[in-house]
Amino acid sequence: MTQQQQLAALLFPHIENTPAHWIKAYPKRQLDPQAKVTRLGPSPTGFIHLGNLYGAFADERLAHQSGGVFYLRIEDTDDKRKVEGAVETIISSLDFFGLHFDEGAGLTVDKGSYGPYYQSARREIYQSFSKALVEKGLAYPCFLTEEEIASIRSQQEAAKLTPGIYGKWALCRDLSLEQVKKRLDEGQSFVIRLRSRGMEGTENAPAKTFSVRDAIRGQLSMPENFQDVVLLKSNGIPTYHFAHVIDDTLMGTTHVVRGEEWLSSLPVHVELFQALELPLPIYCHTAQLMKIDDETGVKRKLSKRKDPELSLDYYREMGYHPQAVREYLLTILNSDFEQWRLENPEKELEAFPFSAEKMSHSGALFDLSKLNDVSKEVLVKIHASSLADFLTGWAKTYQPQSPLAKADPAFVARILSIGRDGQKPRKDLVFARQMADFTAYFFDETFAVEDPWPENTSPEDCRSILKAYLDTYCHGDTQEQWFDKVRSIGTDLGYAAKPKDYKKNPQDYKGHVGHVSTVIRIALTGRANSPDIWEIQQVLGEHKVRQRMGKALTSL
RNA sequence: GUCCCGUUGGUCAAGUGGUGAAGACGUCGCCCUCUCACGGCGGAGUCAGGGGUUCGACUCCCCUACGGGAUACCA
Repeated sequence: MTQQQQLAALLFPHIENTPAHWIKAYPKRQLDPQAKVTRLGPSPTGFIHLGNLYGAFADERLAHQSGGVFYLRIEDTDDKRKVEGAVETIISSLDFFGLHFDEGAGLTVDKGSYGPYYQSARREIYQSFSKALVEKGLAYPCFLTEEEIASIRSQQEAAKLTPGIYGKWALCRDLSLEQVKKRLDEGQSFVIRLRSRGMEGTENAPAKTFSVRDAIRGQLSMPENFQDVVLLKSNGIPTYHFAHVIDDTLMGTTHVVRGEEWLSSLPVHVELFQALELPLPIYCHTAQLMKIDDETGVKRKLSKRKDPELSLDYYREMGYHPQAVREYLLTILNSDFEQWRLENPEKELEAFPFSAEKMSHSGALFDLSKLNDVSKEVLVKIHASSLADFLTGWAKTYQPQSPLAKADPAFVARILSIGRDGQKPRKDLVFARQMADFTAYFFDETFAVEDPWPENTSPEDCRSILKAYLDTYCHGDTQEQWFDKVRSIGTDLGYAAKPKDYKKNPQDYKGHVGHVSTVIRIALTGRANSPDIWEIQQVLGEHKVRQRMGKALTSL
């Protein structure tokens, strides 16, 4: 037995299995050659924002579009970041926005045969690989304490050297077997570090570089790693770097989609793949979704602490339709999506050929007005009855006391249908909360006269208009018949039949038919602005129309 | 500090040596119109800066500036 093998046996007395064993236990997936396997690897903090959804969407499209697999792996290697119920939040939030996992971590049981999908349940695997690296002399135990590391760091900073544990600073690199034994016997805790084979560059001898092709960014050239990074923490749990290499290999990930903040640790990962003699996956480093910081006015990446309004829950509360959010995300995910959508207005967005190459290299700013615009276009294509189900479902959760929550979806569908037919449908529905406000006047409980009566119209005229309107109202009138009556009510009182007449000779009239209809509109809806009055009346029914006119008359 | 990535109008962006530098959102004006919305037409507004290379640079090279990220026994 070599010294290294003895060391490995000393450090991992209970580890029997070798990497070869695990590689055999995780056979290559039987998929089409072009099928992509992607994964989402969140840490269970329970907070998930639009930026996470943005990245997850790329994963999902890449996998499902190619007939591959999209799975969920919970990266719970840091117990400080664990939050109760987090996994449930992650799964249900993504599910709401239409991202469904084929396999991976589940609430009760995991799905799929490449598990376990919780990293905390994979200790033995990571330790097997660590042991193998120690045996090969590519990893070693390090007993440095926090204080010692801090002291090394300050020395390095004072000498303007690169901080970290490497080269001559890696004090435990060449401990003898006896020294290790002694420390172990003393009960000292240790981590396993990579024995990096890289060299830091100097002015005379620049660091060796390697070249990797990133599916989003193209060819990348980076200096090799020289830091003895931690592989296994003192509690035996791996760092992200080590877990990533092993898990993505065993689980057959073909495309590693992750945020660009990982770009700088790519050299570490590449060295680890080489040390373990494993093939590299294809990396896709996405640009982060950004926002302008309210306080500093500076562009920065989304933060879970500072940006609660970008949490996925926020969009659910506001009642953005998942389809609208998906559509918006795609517009910033792939720059040619909008063009495609223009050419294929009726197609499902799943039909869009998503590609990693078309993804932006720089972080896009989240743009609420763009989301709203996209949402309008999406909602106008959704059938009124299905939109009504969505709206009442939302109201039941977020406004349970509102009349909307108790309303008959068929009635809500009639409301939402107003002005949606024809060549130029209204596009004023954006999100559920706004729709709730938009439709409030259809329910007596939430009906109120909010806007002032028009200035051109005296209270006496208002009364005369409403009185004449009630007297001549016939619920069975067609839209044309109805409007003719409104017009003649106006002309009888000295209002122009056409706004243009009034504009030409304002001195001849009190106002125009628009002012007359505004009086009726306010009596009916409480607002100066609304969709077509006649259509609203048809939905409301004759009884309520007369009731509201009467009520307005007495209040004037 | 060092390293990595990035930089076309307010925003998302097309664009790979010769363009009047697309398009979308927003914004402004006009038109349509019983209000609002929709729709139509039009306007303003961009290649971060400086050097090269070239007959010619948004496109290629270098430098600077700015922004983002990394520099943990966090992910």
